[in-house]
Amino acid sequence: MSNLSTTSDDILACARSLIVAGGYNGFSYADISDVVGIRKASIHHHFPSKVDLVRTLVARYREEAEAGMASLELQVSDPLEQLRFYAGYWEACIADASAPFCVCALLASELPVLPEEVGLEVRAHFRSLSAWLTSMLERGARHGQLQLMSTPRAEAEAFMATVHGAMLSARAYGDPKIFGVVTGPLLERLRASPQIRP
Amino acid sequence: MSNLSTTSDDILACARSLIVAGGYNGFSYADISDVVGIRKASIHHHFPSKVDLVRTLVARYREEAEAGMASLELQVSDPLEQLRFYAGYWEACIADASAPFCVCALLASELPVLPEEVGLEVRAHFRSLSAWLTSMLERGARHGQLQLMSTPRAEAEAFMATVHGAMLSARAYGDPKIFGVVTGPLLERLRASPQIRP
DNA sequence: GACGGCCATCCTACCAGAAGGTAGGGTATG
DNA sequence: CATACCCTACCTTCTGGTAGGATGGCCGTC
Repeated sequence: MSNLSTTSDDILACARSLIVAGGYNGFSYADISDVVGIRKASIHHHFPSKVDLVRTLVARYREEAEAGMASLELQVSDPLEQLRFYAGYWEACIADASAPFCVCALLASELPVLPEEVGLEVRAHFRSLSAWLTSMLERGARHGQLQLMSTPRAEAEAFMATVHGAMLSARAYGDPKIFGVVTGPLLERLRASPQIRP
Repeated sequence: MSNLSTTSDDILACARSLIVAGGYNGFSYADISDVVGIRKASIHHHFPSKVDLVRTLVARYREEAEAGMASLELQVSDPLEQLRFYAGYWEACIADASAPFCVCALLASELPVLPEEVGLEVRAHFRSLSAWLTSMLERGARHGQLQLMSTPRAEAEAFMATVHGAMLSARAYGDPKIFGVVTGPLLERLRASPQIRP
């Protein structure tokens, strides 16, 4: 009860995994219909157009991500530990192939051909993720737990870029381990070494 | 003369820019037909199937990349300078929007839905780029020009991932400058600081 | 409790256009 | 004449999307 029709959730979940595999133009209503076990036309009842479907999908994805960041903030106080958790989350997703790519990272690569409404959501995710990472790094640097080599903002952008690139490499090599190979040293480098200066 | 039919080159060039914009499923023969000013059917004369087209496109891209690495090797001896040049090349491409993404990086993101023959070429590019970067970093470290924090291989993978991620961020933000913001410190970090050890 | 209306869900059937691709013919250039 | 190139015309399948009907649960009213 109370969960309004699990069908639309099924559709969203299915579409998400299809997008993660092949992007916006890499799937069709027919594909979803096959997996979910519902007729093509019935999908239109839940999501009148493909744009509607993907827009709400990305919007929900963003909500989840935002919620994840917030809860992480509550559970773990150490900034480095939070970054480790974030990287570890993706490492696990990639390893078990459950969701081996960030939906927004994948869609961002096709931004020029994306419907505008979807593009806006995707860009918003990048901004919010970047802002979170920036605040994390800023705090860690201020408290002396992290050592930054440039501004928190620049370091956050570099961190995000490296994580996204690591997803791509893991996919290209067909080897989940490469994600850890790339992100491991990334985190290690941020860890403040025992102070040497006076 | 001697350049066998510029038409097929036009088709390849057009397809390349279309792929860079939206990936394998983001363009059609009709799109090429519009731009090149040739009928759809005529494209099939040069490239019987879409797979043929994209496979040769990626193969040619790889040749160019390989040639670029080789000529860079001849022109510039300093490893750091070579990496700088490589990053600078992409920074320029992104800035003038002439080719704001690596064809193989974009296609790699859709690997699961790519025709196998295309996927093989894409993976091969990743391996060759990684190998080149590895040799570059290994040499730089051996000669004391670069400081690595992990193995040359791991550092090369991290470098490649960061560059690809930086392309993605530049696209997501719609801001070419972000590429330099990410790759600048990356190169800076590799530069060996004036030796302190005895 | 029975009744009729309302609405959500899902269906079959259909559509127009775009997809990749084929058949076969014209021209011209070696 | 053979071949390379490009054309018109056509085909099949897939695409996102629509129209309209069947089912069934839930509502207030009698």
